[in-house]
Amino acid sequence: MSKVNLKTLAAELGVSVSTVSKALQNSYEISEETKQRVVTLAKQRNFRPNVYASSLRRQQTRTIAVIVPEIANNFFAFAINGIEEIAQENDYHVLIYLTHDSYEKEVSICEHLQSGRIDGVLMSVSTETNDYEHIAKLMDKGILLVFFDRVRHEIETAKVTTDDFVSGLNATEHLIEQGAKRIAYLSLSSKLSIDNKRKAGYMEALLKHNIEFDPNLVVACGNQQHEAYQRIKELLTSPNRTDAVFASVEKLATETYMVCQELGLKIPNDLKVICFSNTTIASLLNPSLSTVVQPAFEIGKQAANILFQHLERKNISILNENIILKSVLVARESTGC
Amino acid sequence: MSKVNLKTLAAELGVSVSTVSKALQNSYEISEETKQRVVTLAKQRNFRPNVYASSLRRQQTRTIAVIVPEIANNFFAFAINGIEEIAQENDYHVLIYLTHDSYEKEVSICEHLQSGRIDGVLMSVSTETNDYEHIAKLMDKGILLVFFDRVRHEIETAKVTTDDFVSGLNATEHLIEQGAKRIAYLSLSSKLSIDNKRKAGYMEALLKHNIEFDPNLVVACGNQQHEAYQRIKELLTSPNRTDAVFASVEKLATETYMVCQELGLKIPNDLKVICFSNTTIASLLNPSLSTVVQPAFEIGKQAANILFQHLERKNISILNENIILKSVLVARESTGC
DNA sequence: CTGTTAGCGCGTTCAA
DNA sequence: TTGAACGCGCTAACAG
Repeated sequence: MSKVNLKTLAAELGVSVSTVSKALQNSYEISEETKQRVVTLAKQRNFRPNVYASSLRRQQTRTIAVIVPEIANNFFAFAINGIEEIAQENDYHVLIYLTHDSYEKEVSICEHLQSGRIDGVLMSVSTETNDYEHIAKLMDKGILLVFFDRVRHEIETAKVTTDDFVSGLNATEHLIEQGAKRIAYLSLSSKLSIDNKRKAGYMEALLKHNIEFDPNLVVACGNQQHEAYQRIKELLTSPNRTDAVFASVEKLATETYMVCQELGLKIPNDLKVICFSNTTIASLLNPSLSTVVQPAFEIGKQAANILFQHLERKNISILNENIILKSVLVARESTGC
Repeated sequence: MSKVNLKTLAAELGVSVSTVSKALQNSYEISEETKQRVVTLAKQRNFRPNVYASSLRRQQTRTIAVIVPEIANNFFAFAINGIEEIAQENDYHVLIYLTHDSYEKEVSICEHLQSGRIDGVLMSVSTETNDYEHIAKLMDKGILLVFFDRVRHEIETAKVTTDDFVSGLNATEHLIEQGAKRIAYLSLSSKLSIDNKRKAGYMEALLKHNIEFDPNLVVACGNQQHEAYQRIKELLTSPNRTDAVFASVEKLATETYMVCQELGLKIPNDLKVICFSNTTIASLLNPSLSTVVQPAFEIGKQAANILFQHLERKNISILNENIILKSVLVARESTGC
């Protein structure tokens, strides 16, 4: 554990520090012979250049930060997976920060990141976040930023998201293709923008396939669990019963599943079900349940790619990409991811 | 985006660089008045000391690395959650690296980490990893290491794991408490050490409650899905039927669930089921399924705590803790975490 | 081809 | 109470 650096190597070899440095970078200025000697000794001493020293000198860290609300959530876990993969390919390092949806934490993290630790940030904002001065400050320091999933449109930079409208359309068409005629839409809250977009997709699909829209089939399930259960039960016991259900979030699919158990309905024979989900586990556990999964892995990869691309040629760094990906339909055999 | 550092601040205030540095560290050597002036300007200019420069100087990075096989897996996601939380509390930064269970990647990552980037590592080894020279090299460089979950016993350092034996015992007792008399154990592979430990716990529970052990109730399910399904079906259709099932891994619980569907058996009325799982989602989706969940969050926190504790007082750094945590039983109402 | 020199930005002596 | 000077370890411009 005796310390080894350019200086000690140079001393041991009887050459100058800069010769060692250049040799290790395989500079054309150095003779093959000395290169050999240097490289051999370096390997023997298990030498690695100190990255902090070289970062300081080169003014770039090859490190990025990922800021997400949480990680114990399949979506962000997969996104990070994608980010890390691209980072390794590009020889970048990834710092991870969780906000737990707290505005204070988000601010505090951004403060910390102004210390020259990183070259860029990939960020999914906390739902609590209303103002964005902390983000502006980051960018002021010349740190590149790419938003993914939960973005702030007020900030002009690259964004990678998914298309809830198209996803809602696809999900509904999937049910239609399986022969469904009376498709219900289980809504969580008409205040939620994603919910509305998904519903719009649902309605578009009905229109496209000449199925009359029946407002009674849109069920507002509210926030309380018992309420959702009740509403769904009412839906499934009403005289002119529905033959398929599109749950706007996974929780509502679970409730549907439980109602079916009580009523003795079999999925998918008696009722087809599809739901949005940020995990592929739902459909794995319950093979009869189709799910629409956000392409989290892909989102992470794309976001990271944009960032690294700009980092490598810093001059052209007007990040104005706005990528909207499609969700993926997962049925029984799919492996997801 | 004009650059701001000690030098520019000093110039603007008409004092020396070292005065600014000391003032910002609230040194007793500096008069209150100058401190005021310095701090005010620093805030105004939104100054943060460059961490790479100060790390270089102070010879510590306040950064750790977390190396895990994957992240799109609830266990590691929760563990990282715990680690990140403790890191934030201690004002440390967390770099994340995924091996995807590849030995080469693990080695390559460890190589990278010898460059003075970090003070310590939290690691869950890849299953492919057989030799551990790369890990030894890391430690040679004075980097502290704590293993969690997937450890290498050959290496003498702190380890945080869960107790599969006790967990298996608890799971079985849970079934017994619910009135089960003939409990089957679904085994994945008798070569798997965790499987064997869980089975040992199962047998211990039977012994403890004076239930005779019936070897016919231990079902080797093999690796192929169809095989598992078949074996479970045989089990559940045999004349002297079992009234409860302990699945050693989640996949086998899913298969059991499907067999029940085919046979028209209701869980938990006709059959009680408990399984090991690294996610709480299983039990959420299927409320009738009890699960034994590794306390991933807690494991992460404990591992991080040990590491930081040693990092703060580097002299006493003989990491010889060996913490074995218990798994947690999750029934319907529990929220997990 | 090799060495000398000058920083990157900061913290820490030691003098003044 | 302040400032000048040095060095953490490395890279890069410039001499030789």
